[in-house]
Parts: sequence; C-alpha cells; structure tokens
Amino acid sequence: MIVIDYRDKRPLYEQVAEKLAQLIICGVLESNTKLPSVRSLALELSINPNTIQRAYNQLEQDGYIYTVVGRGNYVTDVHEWKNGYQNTVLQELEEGVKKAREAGITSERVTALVQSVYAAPVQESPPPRDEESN
Amino acid sequence: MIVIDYRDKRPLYEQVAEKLAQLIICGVLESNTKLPSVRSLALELSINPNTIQRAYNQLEQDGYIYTVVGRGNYVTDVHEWKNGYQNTVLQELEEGVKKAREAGITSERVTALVQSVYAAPVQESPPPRDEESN
DNA sequence: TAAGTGCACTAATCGACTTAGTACACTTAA
DNA sequence: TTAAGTGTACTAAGTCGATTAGTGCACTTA
Repeated sequence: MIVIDYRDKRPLYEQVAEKLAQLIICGVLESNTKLPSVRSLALELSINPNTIQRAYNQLEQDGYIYTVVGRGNYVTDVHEWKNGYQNTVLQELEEGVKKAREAGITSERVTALVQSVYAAPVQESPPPRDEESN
Repeated sequence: MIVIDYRDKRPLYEQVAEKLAQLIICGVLESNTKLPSVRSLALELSINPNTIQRAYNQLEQDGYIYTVVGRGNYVTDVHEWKNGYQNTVLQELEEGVKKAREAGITSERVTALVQSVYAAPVQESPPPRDEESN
C-alpha cells in the first residue's frame, strides 16, 4: 500500500502521512474505512510503531482521520474533512487580512487582489475534491 | 543602545535584529542614519562580529536597512521600507487567496471575510508608522 | 598605504527533531 | 475473566541543522 523512499530527506512519519493523505484525497480510502493498525503497518514497512503513530497523529490533526482508542484509526467523513480544511484556510486568510490592515493597506486594494486571483484562469493542482460548492 | 538578555532563549542575532528594528520603527534611528559597524557593535555587546553581521543581513532582507560594502549599514528611507513591507504582506495574502480558491471557497465568502475584518474596531498594536495612507 | 568596512569560509558546539524501545490503558470477543 | 489487538505515554539514543566563533579576504576612503 505504501512504499518508503529512503532517498527522501524528509522524516519517515511525514512521508507516511503524506502518502496516506493522498490515498484519502483521491478516494482510494473511502470515508470511515479502517486504516491498518500502527503495529501492522509498522511491521509491513519495517519501521517502529511509534513512527506510524506519529504519522497518524499528524493526519488526525489535519482532519484526515479520527482515532478510537482500543479500536483503531478511521478515515474522516468527506464533508467533515472539507469543512475543516476550509475553516483552516479561512483562519489563515483572516490573519493575513488583519496584517494587511495593520500595514495601512486599504480594503479596496485587498478586494482588488481577491478579484484578480479569482479572475485568473485555473491552472495546475486542482482542489483535492470539489464536486459540490457549498 | 542595545542590551542583550541571556535569559531569552532566542538566538542572539534575532534579539539584536529585533531591537534595532524597534529603534528604526519608533523613529529613534532616522532614515539614512549610519548604524554602528559590525565590529564596533560586536565589541560593545561582547559577541562575535559574525552574529551582528547576521542580524544586519536579517534587517536588510526585511528592508529595514541597506548595505554599502566598505562603507557600512544605513537605515532605509521610510517610504521605501513601507512599500517593501506592504508588498510582502500583499504577496503573502495572494498566496492565501489562491489557497482558498483551490479549496473551493467562493470569492463572495472571501470578500465577506475581508469586509468583516476591516469593519471591526481597531485594537492593540497599531501599525508601525502610518501618517499617510498611500 | 593604512584603517575601517562588509563578506565568505570553516569549525565547534549545542539543541531540537527523529526514531526506537518499552510498558501501560483501553476495547473486543471468546 | 482472559487474551489478543488496539492506541498512547515515557524515556533514550542518534542524527542533523542552527547558532556562534575564528580567520582571512575584498572593498572604500582618507
């Protein structure tokens, strides 16, 4: 299911988390699917269970999966995940706008920036999943 | 001019850069003022010249000062600095908006966010210097 | 030419991050 | 109750990058 690239300079847990996130995003792992246990996946990849644990923690923080102690890890429902991600993006954006305001940039200028971005043609890396526009 | 706090866990060069930035922002060091040389300031603070060098590099990157090899470091003109800072903020903001668009967030929602931030009453830490609104 | 300036390179130190080892608490089913 | 399977907390070793220091070079000015 997952292959580790030892030439990759990033930490193992980050690689594992990223690969799993991709599988979730592209739909291979559907909502509420049970992920392999930390021990079994660790055995399969020949690395320490704690490393898998950390990858799972990362995924949980990012909202991709949820954990039930004693039972296992499960893929988060698509709608929940999408809402969570959008909220994160919006929070970051709010910080940026506040910063702009404090820097003395007018709201007109910021609004113009927003419009120009949305007016630009779409290119590269489309959003993970985007059937519905809520 | 500057006092180092060894209880502070941050690196020395960061402390030095921050203190100098504050002096520049609050107007103690006016535009085109010559800063102390890396050697003299290092001697004054009893730290290595390279540490001061790094602090100055940081300040130059952030647009607070400019460097002339063989001559010294000088405080950037207020207008230049302000433009540079605003551009940095706007670039960061653009990235955020692109991310929002890719996440499937509508432009209306982003615009509403911008307006709500600018509608909120001003509070805490006002912008460094803000007599003119260009 | 000499003094003063910033800059580039290397080396030592130190701390944080990463990973592994181990033991514990929880859930489930026999 | 018991046993197997699950996630979690704690500590320790190893590794790697950031920070700081040391040294020498190139540039500007008088």
